[in-house]
Amino acid sequence: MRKGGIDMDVNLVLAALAEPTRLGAIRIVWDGGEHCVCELMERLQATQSRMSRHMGVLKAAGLVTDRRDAQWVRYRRNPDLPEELAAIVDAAVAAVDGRPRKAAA
Amino acid sequence: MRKGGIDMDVNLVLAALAEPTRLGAIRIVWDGGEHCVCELMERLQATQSRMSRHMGVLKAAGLVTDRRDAQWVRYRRNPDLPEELAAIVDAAVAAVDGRPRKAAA
DNA sequence: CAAAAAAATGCGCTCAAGCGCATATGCGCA
DNA sequence: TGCGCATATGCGCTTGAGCGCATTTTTTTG
Repeated sequence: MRKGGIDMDVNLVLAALAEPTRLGAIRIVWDGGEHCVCELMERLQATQSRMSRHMGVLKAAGLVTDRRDAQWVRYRRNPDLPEELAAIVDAAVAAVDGRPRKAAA
Repeated sequence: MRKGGIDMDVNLVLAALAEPTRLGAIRIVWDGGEHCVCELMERLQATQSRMSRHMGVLKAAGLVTDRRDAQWVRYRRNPDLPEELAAIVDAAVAAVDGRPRKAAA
């Protein structure tokens, strides 16, 4: 029961986050601003097709939206992402991003 | 840099959670109590070897600990799981578990 | 219209995740 | 010691994720 419900979304989100480059993209995009693929490529050291596909996965999971702007496509955090799902992303971002303690120590 | 640091752990955790049966096991185990494989098998409709391996993945990710008790192996939530990682699990569990709204409506 | 920049996509490859089946291992009990 | 229950693991298979490469699509500018 409820095969196409919330469970699916949670799994989609978790699977989307469970890849280093995608999580990196989410970290960048999670500032609320818009970022083109070219920027993400460069900052994450990924090739064009690779980055494009990864963003496709994030979009399919509902985590980001895209907007065409001239020759660029601007990605940004999906503002309509349900709270409970956003909470997962927030926690993941906070975990990797929130504290260099272990390394800094 | 920091290849074996927090990043790795976060990815391990996310990958571990990104599988329905494993997430189901986490939900059960997240009550703090101990649960044998046989119980998890039955409640999650999984075969023995399948469940055993899934628990192995969760253990490798640091999410659970196991304890031998007679012929059983009791799994439970790892109490030493770092806060930031526990927060990810909490968010995931809450997302799937916390509200039957869509289905109940 | 031609050319160039940015992004998406078709194609084929590789590799690992997940599975079932069978077997091994650990443990209690007769 | 031998049997039975609970769990782990070796093995081989299938499937899908992720990748690079080349090509196409979209849009701007000369």
